[in-house]
Amino acid sequence: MTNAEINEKVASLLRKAGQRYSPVRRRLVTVLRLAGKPLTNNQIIASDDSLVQSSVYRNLNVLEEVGAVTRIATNDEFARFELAEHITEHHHHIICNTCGDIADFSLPPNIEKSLDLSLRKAAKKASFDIDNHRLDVLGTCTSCQ
Amino acid sequence: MTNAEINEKVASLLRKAGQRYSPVRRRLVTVLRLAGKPLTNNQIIASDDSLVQSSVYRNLNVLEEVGAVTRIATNDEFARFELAEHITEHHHHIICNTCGDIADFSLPPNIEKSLDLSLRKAAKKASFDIDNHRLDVLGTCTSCQ
DNA sequence: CTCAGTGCAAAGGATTTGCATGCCG
DNA sequence: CGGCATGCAAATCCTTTGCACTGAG
Repeated sequence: MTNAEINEKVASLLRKAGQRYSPVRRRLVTVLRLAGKPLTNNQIIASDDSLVQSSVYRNLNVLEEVGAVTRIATNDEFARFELAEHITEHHHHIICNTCGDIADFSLPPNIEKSLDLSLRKAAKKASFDIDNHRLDVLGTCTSCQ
Repeated sequence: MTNAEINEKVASLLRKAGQRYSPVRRRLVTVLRLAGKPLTNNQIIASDDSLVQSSVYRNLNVLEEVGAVTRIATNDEFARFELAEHITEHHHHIICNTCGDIADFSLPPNIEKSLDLSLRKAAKKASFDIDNHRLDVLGTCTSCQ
């Protein structure tokens, strides 16, 4: 998805929720797009000095509510954020247990498909309404080995 | 694994780390075993009034360090804990986006196997040392539908 | 005696909120 | 003009820590 398409999409999501695509929100989307991986609040602020902590949190929450951004909980103490999957594409995360850093990866389509099928079955058994799934690999990244 | 086997296993893990299997730690293991799903600190305390908040946190951390308990980060604000997989068995979670509650489920062995293989490949490509993986289904539980 | 384990109260730290100001529609 | 958006500072709340006490070995 091109830069312009992403902005269009986000703007549309915000509009539908009666929210503006304000300057801070634009900056957040830009930072997340350029990063290409989930970022913590601090990493976001470090990427763009004009951003203020409370505004970042506030606007990430707004973007999350309208479905433009996804919050990721890792086992370290910080929440991380990335652009939602319908803006980027379905993918998974490799998480470093030592430094908490995250990289993206994808699964071969056939594996993803059979996995998805099994998950549907499991959810059905639990009479659970399924939205999505997430699959993370936990380990140690190159620089922490 | 039977009750006695679990206690034996946990005791051994603690012993190896030079720690005792103290009364509070026994109670924590019992509560987690009976729950059969990940619990928050508050849920744990609610299950056993004799437990004190700070001791619960402190001992869960000890149990996590020796590998008897696993900490699970969800997207709501509370950390959850369950007995480690080598004590129970490899499994996954169905997480309710509304109330944050979690249920356990397992995947058919053949799916799990081919998934595991793909993950190894993906990790190799990222020159990542792989420890484990986690797979969660996100959706809405029966009582929140 | 020693020292890990515990409870209580206070501190820490990521995240949220109140409020006054600025700015788009 | 009206109300959302923003920055700053203060408040929240889960989690951790300091400290004195207890009990097992």
